[in-house]
Amino acid sequence: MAMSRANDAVAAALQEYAELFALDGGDAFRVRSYQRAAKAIAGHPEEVTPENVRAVPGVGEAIARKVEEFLRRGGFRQLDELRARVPEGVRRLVRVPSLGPKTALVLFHEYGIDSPEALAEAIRAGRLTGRKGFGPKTLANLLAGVEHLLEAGSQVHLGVATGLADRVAAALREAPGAGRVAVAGALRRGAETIAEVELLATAADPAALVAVLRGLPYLAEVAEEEPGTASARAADGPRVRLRVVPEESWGAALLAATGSAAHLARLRALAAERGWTLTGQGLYDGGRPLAAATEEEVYAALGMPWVPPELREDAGEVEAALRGGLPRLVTLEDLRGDLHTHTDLTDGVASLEEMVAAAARRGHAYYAVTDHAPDLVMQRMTLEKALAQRERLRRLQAARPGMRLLHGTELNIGPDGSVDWPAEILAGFDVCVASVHSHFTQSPAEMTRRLIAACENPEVHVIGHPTTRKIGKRPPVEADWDAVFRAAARTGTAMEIDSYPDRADLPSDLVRLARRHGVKFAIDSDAHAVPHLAFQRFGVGIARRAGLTPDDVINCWPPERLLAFLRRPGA
DNA sequence: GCCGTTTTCGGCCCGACTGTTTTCAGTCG
Repeated sequence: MAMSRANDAVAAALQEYAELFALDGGDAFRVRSYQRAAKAIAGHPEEVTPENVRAVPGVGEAIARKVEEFLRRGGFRQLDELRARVPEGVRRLVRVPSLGPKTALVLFHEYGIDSPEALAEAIRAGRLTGRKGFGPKTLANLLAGVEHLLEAGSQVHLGVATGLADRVAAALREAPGAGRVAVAGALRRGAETIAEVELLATAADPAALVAVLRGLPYLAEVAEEEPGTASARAADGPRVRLRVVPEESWGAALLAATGSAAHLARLRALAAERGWTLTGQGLYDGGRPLAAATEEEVYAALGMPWVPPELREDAGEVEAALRGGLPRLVTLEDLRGDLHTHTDLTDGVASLEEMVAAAARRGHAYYAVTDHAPDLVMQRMTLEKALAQRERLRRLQAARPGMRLLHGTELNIGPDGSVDWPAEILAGFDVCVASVHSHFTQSPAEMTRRLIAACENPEVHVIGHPTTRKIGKRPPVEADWDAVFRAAARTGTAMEIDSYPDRADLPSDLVRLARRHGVKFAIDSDAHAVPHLAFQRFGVGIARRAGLTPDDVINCWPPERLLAFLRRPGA
């Protein structure tokens, strides 16, 4: 499913406005209004227009007018005014964990601190020591938070990088004389965080492509380093690099631009054993070219089949390829369903009916609705609401014989590993996902016991987003993952690969570890809106990086096998 | 700023945790 770009841009502008409004001391309820509208527009399945935006829930007259102006000229007056009043670095301050708008306001207005860097300097220089509200522990936490933030640098998650790459690639394809355009680098390898979006192209006139980059409003510092090679910086983060190469060496160039450095080093060593050299131009025996036009030819000349980009990390894939033992990696088409999704009964933005219809359009054989459970109090879930939803789902099932609808829930794993409802209630759900949503800072020993206890609960089928990390916002929880995965394998509890791009959880290195323990996986969207159902592509990328096959993934299985795994064979 | 089975004003998702406070403000999910 294609993302509707206008919606994403409008939502980003409203979200920025909400943040700036809060940082300018604006009323908290109005801040929430802008945030709610941004979330609703981002999750709205239709492309927003001046005519239909007023119908989006949470959008009233005032926001509709702002959206209208934004669609006309890419901005609105009130946003321009706030941008002029609140420096960009102050907005970055609230990315520091535990630092919210109120604190940022004090830091900026009373101390002139206008960036995370300036905050670190002020703390180190003792300028905040003794200030009411800033005790020694608070200062130490803030300093650690800033350092964590700056370490992450301009890395962005897959969702942001993919959106940026798609937009730039589409623009390049429109250029006169453009030939091929492909995404390479870490993004092609499916990495969960991206520092640089690398694009490769062929063109009759390389300068025309560089000119396209210069014309894109969301790229800055466009520099042509040599003819046909350019780099730029995207407005909100990563660098963009474009390389225009000759058609005849496309394969060698794509291989070189995709990496990883370690994988390429292995290939070069293999070439060297034969007295050959491998470069971005081709594979050569002295001056004689052996292969260059396609990646397949280059790999074949080195004695192996084409290696999927997600495996190119020098983690054993070269040896496996040489002996013909590459795994049959899971693909998006192998997925037969989704086992973790939300609706507007809790924090989703689409109704049950809309989500089910969208799932059917994706061709799923089964689809689970797993709204939040009561212990996450702000969601205001009750057993009565869950049972009423189950009845609605059963009625929808009658009209959709081609897709099995599963009524599930996303439980909360409490500090001691217990979950929201007793066993007799849980037994009424077709699928129970259990996730950590609180108490993130337990000791590793406590967190390990907690996750193992959840695995040992016979009603729990899947551990949702196991590390609970949020890329760029919250570090993963600390646990003895070997012990957790042993428990998961022993109890037949699947680990989730949550595909939501800022989660990407489990990350691929932990998937690899879990698989060695014999754990099975669920690749879920964790969708909170119709467009989010497409996030599963990111989870598939993580699974492929870990070498997973369809047999490792419970939602690749036929319905009967899945239901047996869920211990609901009669469902 | 949005919204209406409280319907054009007066509410707005609720409670725990943290570090600081000596009774609470800010942040988070």
